[in-house]
Amino acid sequence: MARSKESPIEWRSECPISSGLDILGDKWSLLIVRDLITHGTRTYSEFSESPEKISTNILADRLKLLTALGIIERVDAERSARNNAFQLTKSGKDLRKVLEALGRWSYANMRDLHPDIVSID
Amino acid sequence: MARSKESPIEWRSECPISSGLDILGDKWSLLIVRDLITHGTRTYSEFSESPEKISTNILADRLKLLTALGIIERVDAERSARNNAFQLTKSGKDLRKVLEALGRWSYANMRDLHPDIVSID
DNA sequence: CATTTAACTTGCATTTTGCAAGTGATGGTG
DNA sequence: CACCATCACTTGCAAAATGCAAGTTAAATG
Repeated sequence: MARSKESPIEWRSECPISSGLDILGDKWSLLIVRDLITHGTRTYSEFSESPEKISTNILADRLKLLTALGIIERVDAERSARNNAFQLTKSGKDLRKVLEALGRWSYANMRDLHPDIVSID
Repeated sequence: MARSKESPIEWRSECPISSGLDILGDKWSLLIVRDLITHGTRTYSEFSESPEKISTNILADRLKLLTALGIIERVDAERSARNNAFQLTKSGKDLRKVLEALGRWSYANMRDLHPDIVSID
């Protein structure tokens, strides 16, 4: 499959932190990655059932973008969409460290503002 | 800003990753933290001069929010705003690990899409 | 072959963002 | 002390992103 050279992202600068946020700096993308890290694979409707309740148009949009960026992919790329789950690519799996760091920070620093926050392991 | 008085954030769930994104899940907040990690302190106009060119209303909004959350503070809280820089609190400094993980991920995984990306280490 | 259901799309209201142009206080200079 | 450039914002408005509800399409199921 030929991959387009053109990037779907407008990079604000050459800083890797800035570029990471150009891709993942929104409220939903990393939650999709989180679901895939904790469950291995997820279908469209499984994503919809997560407690944060992403709306279907945003979900479709983010799945497309994360696929285009090579962060996620269909489990079976040849099969039809129905019941065909998504999974992380190597690049997507590498985000585990980012999510762990973020989860630890939240749990350690936001418990006074958000007492119901739950520990991750 | 349409946010409540007690906690300025509406928490989507009790998951710490989700809650971290409720606070920091946008394109600008972590760039403000990055500037403070690399420079120690920054004034309003110094933030404006960063290569990503944040607009002044967004900057003012984020500085207020990060201050309300105890992530940043004025260097001298009693002094007037003019030339009074911001700095990270303990909680803000703890975000270094999140930024390092994100920067490493970007540098390792986005160089094919974004060849001009620069190393942080 | 009719029905159900998963995976989207579409339309529209609301919210957030981005841009340009102010405003008012302050601190340095003559 | 008066002037004036600069800093730290604010305001107004256009554009984009988000959120919500209601479709639509096609594959499985009975």
